Amino acid sequence: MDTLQAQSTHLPPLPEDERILLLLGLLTAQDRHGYEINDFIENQLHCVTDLKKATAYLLLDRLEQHDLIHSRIEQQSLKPNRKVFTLTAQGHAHFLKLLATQLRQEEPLILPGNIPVMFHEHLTPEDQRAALQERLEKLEQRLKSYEFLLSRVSLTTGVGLATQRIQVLTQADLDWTRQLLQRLIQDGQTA
Amino acid sequence: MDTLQAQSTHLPPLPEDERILLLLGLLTAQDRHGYEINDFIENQLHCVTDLKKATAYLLLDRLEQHDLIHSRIEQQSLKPNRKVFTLTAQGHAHFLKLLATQLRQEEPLILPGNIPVMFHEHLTPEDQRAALQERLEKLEQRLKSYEFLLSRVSLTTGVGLATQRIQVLTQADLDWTRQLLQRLIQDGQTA
DNA sequence: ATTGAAGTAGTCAAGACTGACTAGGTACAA
DNA sequence: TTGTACCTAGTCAGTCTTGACTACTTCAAT
Repeated sequence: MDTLQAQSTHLPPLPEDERILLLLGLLTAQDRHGYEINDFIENQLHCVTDLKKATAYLLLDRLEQHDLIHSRIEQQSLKPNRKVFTLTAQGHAHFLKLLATQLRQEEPLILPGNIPVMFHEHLTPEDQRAALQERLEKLEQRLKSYEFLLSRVSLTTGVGLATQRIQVLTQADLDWTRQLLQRLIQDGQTA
Repeated sequence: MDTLQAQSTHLPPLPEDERILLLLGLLTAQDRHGYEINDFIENQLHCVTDLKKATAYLLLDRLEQHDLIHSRIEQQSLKPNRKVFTLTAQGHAHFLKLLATQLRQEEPLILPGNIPVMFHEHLTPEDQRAALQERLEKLEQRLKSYEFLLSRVSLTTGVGLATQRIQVLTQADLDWTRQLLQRLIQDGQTA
């Protein structure tokens, strides 16, 4: 076996991940160097993805090994060298393919904070209310931060759209939480 | 160094995870054996958590090493032996502590499917609409499955409550998606 | 008889992910 | 001149997670 594989060297497989789509996507608009990519993710996309620097570098290497992107070193006077990545034709094709399949997918929502909700009755009514109240306040705060973010990006931008989706779902979460808290308070008064 | 650690043997650290809370929580109601725990997670909690069998066994071992739970073998005639887990006093205390802290936390929502949304404009308007339409249908289907689930559990149960939270957020997602699709269709007609 | 599902317990290699670190430069303020 | 912040590129050990597998038993169906 293993007689005549298309590739003689075994490349580490490329995950069909959203993260791959992201990296490829960032390179469709323009060439970018590694630092720039990571900087952009940290500063503009922190609420859309949680991809970290080390992972990004790893994935970029992988992408290059698969010829989906290509890199060149760019010398600068007075500044460290940059490694600039460019999307190849293959890479662009792959991007489009991933995009089409992933846009039509729908994944189940696994919500953080659902497990503690499930067991909330193990606390005293007092503690339940206090904890939920605090959660609510944090949610409100986060929502405000989204509103601020959205006030300074166009909704027709990709990033704006994605952020707005998060905002909408977070708002729904807030409403739900508020309702639950209300119910707990009423139960407390009735009892 | 390492002269007089409280524990002479270095236990693998216990993550302060929601998963830990879950396992502990499942044992507060009653003792359960491993298979039962995994069965329950797979069949009743698949929309609340994605904890898998291998991970559960690993975590149960960890929990026991930390004396938060305790196990005994239960012989049965005609059936394989069971390993039954019991919450220890320490375990119960830890459960309560985790529950209180996690119930008041709030984590940012990282939504699956947001990356492709971000880049949707790279597809032709036609493909965008087709893909979103399909996503919408899948969302509707999932929502129906939640409604079915909820029609047969009490909302005052922990599981019911958690499931309902998911339902509400999924509904919000569906509404958002429908609106986006609507907008795309309108843009198509105007153009 | 044989097949297959469900009950019961795990294990393990392989991969994904990241915190924390290294290594160097510039530029500006104190 | 010292410190701090930003620019630039990584790496790696260690942890987390899981798909796929092993083993054995009962029970119902074919």
